[in-house]
Amino acid sequence: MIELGEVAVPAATVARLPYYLRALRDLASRGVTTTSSSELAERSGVGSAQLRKDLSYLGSFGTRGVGYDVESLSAYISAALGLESEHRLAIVGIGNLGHALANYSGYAARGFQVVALLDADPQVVGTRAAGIEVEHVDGLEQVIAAKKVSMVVLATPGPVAQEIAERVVDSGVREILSFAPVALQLPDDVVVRSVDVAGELQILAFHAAARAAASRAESAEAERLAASPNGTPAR
Amino acid sequence: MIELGEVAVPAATVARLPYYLRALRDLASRGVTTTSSSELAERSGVGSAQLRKDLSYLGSFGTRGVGYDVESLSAYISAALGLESEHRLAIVGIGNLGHALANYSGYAARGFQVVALLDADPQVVGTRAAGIEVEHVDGLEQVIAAKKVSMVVLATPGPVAQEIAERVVDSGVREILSFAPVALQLPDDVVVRSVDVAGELQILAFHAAARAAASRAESAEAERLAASPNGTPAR
DNA sequence: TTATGTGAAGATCTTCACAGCG
DNA sequence: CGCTGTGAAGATCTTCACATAA
Repeated sequence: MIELGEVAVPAATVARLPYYLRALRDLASRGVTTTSSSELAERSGVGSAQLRKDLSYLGSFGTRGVGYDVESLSAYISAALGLESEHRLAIVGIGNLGHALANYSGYAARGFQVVALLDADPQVVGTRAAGIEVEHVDGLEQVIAAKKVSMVVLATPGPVAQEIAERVVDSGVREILSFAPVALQLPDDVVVRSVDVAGELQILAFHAAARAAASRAESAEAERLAASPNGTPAR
Repeated sequence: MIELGEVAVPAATVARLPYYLRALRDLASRGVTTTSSSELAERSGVGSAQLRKDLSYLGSFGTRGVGYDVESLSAYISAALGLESEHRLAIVGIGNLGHALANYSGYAARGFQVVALLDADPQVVGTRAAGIEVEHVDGLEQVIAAKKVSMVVLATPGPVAQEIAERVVDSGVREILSFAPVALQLPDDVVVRSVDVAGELQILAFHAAARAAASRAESAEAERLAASPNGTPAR
């Protein structure tokens, strides 16, 4: 539950708002001006009751019997997500991933701007990516202050992530997106979102294993039935 | 709830197993042989009761009064996650992100192997990344069959992701990791994990906005109190 | 009549607190 | 005595189903 002004929004709802926004922008770009909870839900990959319930935490935006105005709902969700303010990002760790993140064009979709790149490797410091010169991570605190960085993206190796994160937090940043494969230990008021590619693959592997186990069980069952045709009669 | 053999494991538990495994491997690499639920939980970023409950879905691995053997618990979780089987990945979309994913070394940590790279851009087809030649996505079905691909990583632009995903599924793949910013519409038996960097940043932005609203409210409150010192007495 | 907005029911997940075992 | 394993309580999230409003 996250308090936003007067209202409290469930964390699960907040996590879905980006989906809705994405679907709305997509509809808008196709010239669609009105949509329904079921259409928008389908395009967002959730149920329609879920969508309506989620929106109800933010207010009341639709017209009964009609649906939602794409433009105004989109604007409202953008505002709720705080995309009207400018968010200034620094990316720390300009390896393969950091480089890709620097060049990622998805930020541009309003609200986010990459203003600094930092790395510890002298070979990388001084090179440019996405038009920005990479600075040495030793100057992290100064860079955060000078460039008014408000969010940090961590793309460092695991072992140094904790130390960098602490310095980031000491510099006043309270929102961190981490790609490092470690659980960062930080004060409670710091919000950390963590993306773990290896972990996602492992979750898929679990499902694959479950599927394999299920199909083994099924063929064993089929064999059992074939061996004793009077086992459990089909219903 | 996901059935694995005889037991059912909650989806939320499955999503945390990678954290535990990561923490266990980290402990093992430091030569630690025994750990406790509280130590392991802290290193995984969860509560100790949560950790014990999660493990209880898989079986009983600890020794009361002592703790867990790092090596054997690690082996068991690896097995549960299906990391003993080889998982053969194809990455589709070799732009910035796809390139970084191809060079990512985190797979190596056993179980995953990148066996194919595909792209639609003739400029990219034929180049090499991570020692693998990029093939044209037109041959997707043949590549999946020939290289026995069992999982696909989608790093294509949004608009083509749905079409590629359908072809992937038609080729028999049932596990997909998508970085494309769209909700894929696929049969229920296909497992899709989706990573959305822009969405994660938006969630952070929401928290930043909530923080800003809270501090505005607080200073308004302070002002109110200063104006009428006999408002609500402090407790 | 149609599609939203929402109490209430149901499902799932987390935390507690302690029994049980080494 | 210490730490695991787990029922049960509590919190959160999702789904249902319908009153409500255009």
